Amino acid sequence: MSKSSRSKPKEVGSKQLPIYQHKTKLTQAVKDSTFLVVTGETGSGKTTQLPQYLYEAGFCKDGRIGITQPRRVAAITVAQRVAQEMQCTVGREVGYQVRFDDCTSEDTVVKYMTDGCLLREILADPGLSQYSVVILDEVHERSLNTDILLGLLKKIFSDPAKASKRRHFPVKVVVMSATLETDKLSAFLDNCPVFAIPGRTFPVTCTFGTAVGPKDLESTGYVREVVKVALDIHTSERAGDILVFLTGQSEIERACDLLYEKAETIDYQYDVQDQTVDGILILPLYGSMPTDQQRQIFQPPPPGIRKCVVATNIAATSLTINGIKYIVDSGFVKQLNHNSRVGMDVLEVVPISKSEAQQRAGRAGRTSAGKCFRIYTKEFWEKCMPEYTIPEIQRTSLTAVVLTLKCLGVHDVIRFPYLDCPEERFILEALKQLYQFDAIDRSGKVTQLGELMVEFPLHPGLTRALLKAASLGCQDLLLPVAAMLSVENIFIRPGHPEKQKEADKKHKALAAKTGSMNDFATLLSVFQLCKSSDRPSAWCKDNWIHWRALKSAFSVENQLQEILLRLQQKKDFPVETFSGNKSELFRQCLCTGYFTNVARRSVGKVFCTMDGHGSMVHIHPSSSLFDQETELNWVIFHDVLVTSRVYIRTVCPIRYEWVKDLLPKLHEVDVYELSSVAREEVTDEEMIKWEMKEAAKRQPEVSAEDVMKKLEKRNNETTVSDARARYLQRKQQRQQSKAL
DNA sequence: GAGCACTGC
Repeated sequence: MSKSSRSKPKEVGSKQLPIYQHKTKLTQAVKDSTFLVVTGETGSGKTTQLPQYLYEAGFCKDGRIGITQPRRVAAITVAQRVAQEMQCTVGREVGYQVRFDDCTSEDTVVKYMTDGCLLREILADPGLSQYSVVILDEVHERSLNTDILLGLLKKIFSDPAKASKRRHFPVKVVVMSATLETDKLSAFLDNCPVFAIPGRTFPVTCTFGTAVGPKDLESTGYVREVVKVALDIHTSERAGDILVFLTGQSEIERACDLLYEKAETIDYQYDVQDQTVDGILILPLYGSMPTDQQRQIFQPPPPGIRKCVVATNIAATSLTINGIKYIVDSGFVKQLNHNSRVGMDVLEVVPISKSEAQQRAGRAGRTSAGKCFRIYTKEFWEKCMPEYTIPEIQRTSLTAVVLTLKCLGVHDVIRFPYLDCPEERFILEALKQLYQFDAIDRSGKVTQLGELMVEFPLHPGLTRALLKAASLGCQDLLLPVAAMLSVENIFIRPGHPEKQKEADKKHKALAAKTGSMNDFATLLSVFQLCKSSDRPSAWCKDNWIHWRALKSAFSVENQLQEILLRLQQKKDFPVETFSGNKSELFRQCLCTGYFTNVARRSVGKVFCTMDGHGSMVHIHPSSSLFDQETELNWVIFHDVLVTSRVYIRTVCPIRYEWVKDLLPKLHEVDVYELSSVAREEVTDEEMIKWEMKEAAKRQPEVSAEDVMKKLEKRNNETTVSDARARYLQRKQQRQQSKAL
C-alpha cells in the first residue's frame, strides 16, 4: 500500500445525515471494544459514513476496513458513492469486490464486498490479517453467509488474549442492523455495547383490511383483492405512485391483466381531492424479467399519470423505486424451504413475518409520508404472521456450509456459535451427504477430496461430478453442465399458449439434436451451440433460451475452469484412468455426483428414489425422457419440484452397475430410516421382479393420491403433501374464479 | 402433461 494515500485524511462525509452528530462518540465506541452493534433505520447514513469516520480516525493505518453487504448491487453502488464523497476513483482508496468483479488495488483501504466474498477470504486467510476493522452490514436480513460470518468472527475475536496475540492492533468487529433484535446481537457478541442512530424516514400509516383472515391461509383470492385496493387508491387518494406486493410471476401477470381490464372500465380522469390524476400506468416487476423492461420501472411516469408497480419481494430490499407513496401488501411471499425428512427443497407460498410487513410498509416512506394498505385482517397479523422471518440458516440445505466450516477447522459443527441454531437433523443430513461424497471421512475429518471441493462455488454433488471428470481428463464435458445448473433456469416458457407451443417445440428440437435422452447432455449442447454461434443473443431468442442466464453460465464456466486449473497444478490432484465405454464416460461422471439422487422405475411413469426416503416421483414433462417409451429403469436427476405431483427435473438414464457400488454408501451411515429395498444388494432383474410383485399387490394404476398418501404415511411431517394440497386448493379456486 | 421468490461464492 502506498503511504501517500492515507497520510492525509480528508475531511470526509456528508454533514447532512443524522449520523454526523454522533461522529466522535461513534469512533470512540469502536475504539473502546472489540465488538460493537450499530443500529439505525435506512437513511441514517451508517453504511456510507461509518467507514469514512473510521478512516479519518486513523483506523486504516494498520489495515483495511472491510464492509460486507448481502447483495452485489449494494456493494458496488455504495462503494461508488463513498468514492465520490472521498473524492477518489473507485478501486483506489475505496473499492469493492464481488464475484467476477474485483475493483480493488493496493491502495484500497475501504473495501465494500458481498458477504460471500469475505467468507471466501477467511477460507484463504483465517486470521483476516489485512483488516483492522470488519463491518457486517444489513445483519437483520439474516442471510446465510452473514450468519456464518457472525459466528466465525465471534469465534476468532471473542478471546481477547488470542486476538491480540495475532497482531499488535486487534481487529474491531462492527455489526450493523436495523433496530430489530439488537439485544440478541449484543448478547451474542459478549454483551458488547449497542450504538443507536436515529433514522430519517417519513411516517407511514398502515391499515388492515378484511379480505384475508386466518381461515384464508391458502387462498388466492388476494389477487383480486389487491387489484381492488389498488384501484381504490387510484380513485380516492392524492397523487403518488403505488407499489403492490405479490408472490410470483404468474400472479403478477394475472393481477396486471385484471388491472388493465378494470382500469379501462372506469372513468379515465379523476379529481382526487385537490389534484387531478389522469390515468394509471401498470408495470409488472419480477427477477427473471428482461433487464431493459425492469429499467422502465424506475422512470418517472408522464405528468398526471399514476404509476402502479406490481412486484415480487424483489422490491422489498433489492430494488428501490422512487416516488412510491402507497403500498398494497398481500401478506404472502414465496419461500424455498428445505425439508430434511424427505430430503428435498419445497417452494411454497407462506405468510410474511411482521418484520417483513414493516419492511414493505417502509418502502412508502422514503421521500415523504406514505400509506400502507394491508389486505389482511388484524387477526391474521396476530395469529398467522410470525414476529421475524425464520433465518435462512434454519431453512436451507447445509451441505456446502458444513464443508466450509470443517475446512476452517470448525470440527464440531453442531456446537458452532450460531446466532440461531439450525435443527440438528439438518446438520446431520449435511454430514451424511458429505460422507457420501467422500468429502469427509467416518470421523468427520475433511478428506483430500473435500479440500478440493470447498474451492468450488457449486453444490457439492456437482463439484464431485466435476472433479471425477477432471481426474479422468474429460472436464470439458462437465464444466459447462456445472455452470448451466448453477445459474437460473435457461429455458423460457412464456405464458401465452401459442408461444408456449413454439418454445416447447424448439426445446424438444434442441434435446433431439444430442441424439440421447439425457437432459444433462442437452444442457451441454445448448451451451456449446450458443457459444459457437455468430450471434449468440439472436440464437437464444430464436430458441427460447434465456440469454442473460446463459451469459452468466459462460462466466461461471470460466471461473470454474480457472479454479480447476489452479488445483490441477497441485501435485496431489487425483488422476484416474477409465476402462469403460467411452460414450458412457459423461454419464458415469454424473453418477459420481448424483448417486444420492437415484431413482428406479416403479410402475409406469412413477419412479422411486433410492436415497433411503423411498419417495415416489414423476419425470417432469419438460424432460426429454418424459414421452419416451423405453426400457430404462434407472435414472439420476438434478432436482425435485413439488406441484401437482412430485416431479424430478433434469434427468439422465443410467445403468444400475454404475451406481451399484455407490448405493451402499447411502446407507452406511444410517441417520434416517432407510427404504428396505435399497439396503439389499440385488441385481437389476431381481429388483424388477420384486417391483412387479409389489405392483401386483397394489392397485393396477397408481394415482398421484396414492403416491402422496404413501409419502404422507412415510413422513410424520407432511410438508410435501401439505404443499401439494395447498397447490391443488389454489388451482381449484383459480378455476372457480375463472368459471365465474 | 408442465406453475421457478430472492440472494450469493
